[in-house]
Amino acid sequence: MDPGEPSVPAPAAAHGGPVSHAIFRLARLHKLTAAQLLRRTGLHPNQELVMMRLWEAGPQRQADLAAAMDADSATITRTIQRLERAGFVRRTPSPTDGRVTMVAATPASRGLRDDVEAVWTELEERTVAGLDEQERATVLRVLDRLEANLTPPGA
Amino acid sequence: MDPGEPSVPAPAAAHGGPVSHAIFRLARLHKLTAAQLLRRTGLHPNQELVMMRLWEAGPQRQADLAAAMDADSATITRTIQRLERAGFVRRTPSPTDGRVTMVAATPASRGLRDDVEAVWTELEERTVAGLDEQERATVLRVLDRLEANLTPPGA
DNA sequence: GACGTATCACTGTTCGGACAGTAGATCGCC
DNA sequence: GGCGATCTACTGTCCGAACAGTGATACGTC
Repeated sequence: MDPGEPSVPAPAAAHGGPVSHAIFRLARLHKLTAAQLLRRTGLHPNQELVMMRLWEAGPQRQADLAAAMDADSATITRTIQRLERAGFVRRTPSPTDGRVTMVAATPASRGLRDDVEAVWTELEERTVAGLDEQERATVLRVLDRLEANLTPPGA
Repeated sequence: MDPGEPSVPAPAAAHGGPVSHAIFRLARLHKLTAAQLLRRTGLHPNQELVMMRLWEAGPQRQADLAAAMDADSATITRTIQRLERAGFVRRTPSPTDGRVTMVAATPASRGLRDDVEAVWTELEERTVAGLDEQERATVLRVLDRLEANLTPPGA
């Protein structure tokens, strides 16, 4: 694959929308890194976010979970199903509201918590490696600014 | 959904890894925005990247496409299949190498080009709206820096 | 109390992405 | 010339994400 090829963004990126391209590439890389780190835990990307939420905030409805992760309810449904199959989560129908099912982390999942947090720590460290405090603040400011720009006015 | 809730990152994001969370959210928003803008073209996110590459660089092998987009060869295979089904792309076996199939944009796809480029222009504008030249440079620097941090040393 | 509306969870479908594994063609080296 | 290593494209499988649509329950209003 052209070993001499520099690991620089393809020239095609230059005119199409440099920031958008950079976001795409960064997003893919970041997700890939997260996936690789998560492998040892047996979780897939974004499953760990659900678990972290459950560990911190306790049992809750899927709708709350979806709102907390700002995710599609369908996505949460299937993620929960997989986590349940894996034994990390338990679902019980709400006694007070026939529509909702409460989701709770299983005791067995508690053993994962340290691993997951270690993964997140490492992911964060890799991401901002070599940046001092001020630079990290800049990074956060930039990302938040872009996010605000793309957030639809309705939300 | 708690209309009074500020559009600020959930508190859960605060300790887990602020930059990583910000990247996740930004990536999702950016992709969602791209998908919405692309709807009028009939393309799905990342299909337009393939088309842009084909329009610019001309017919090429799938392996070249994969390298250019830094994508999995399996992903490219299926993306090309869908683009072919949609009539935007044509595949012809290479006369000189029995392994490769050349991919080319169809004449019919040329009509999309302006639309796609307009979409990318709008996406980029939305993303960096309200930022002056210097700030945009900072954004690019930050994104590139994070990307470099996450790029595996081997690549 | 009945009816219409909203909420909740779910399924179906399509797509991108990653990983693993495969068949065929080409190339290199002996 | 023949044989092994490599390249190319493909399929299978799993996962997250979005959109659309569904049945069941809860709620608010008349």
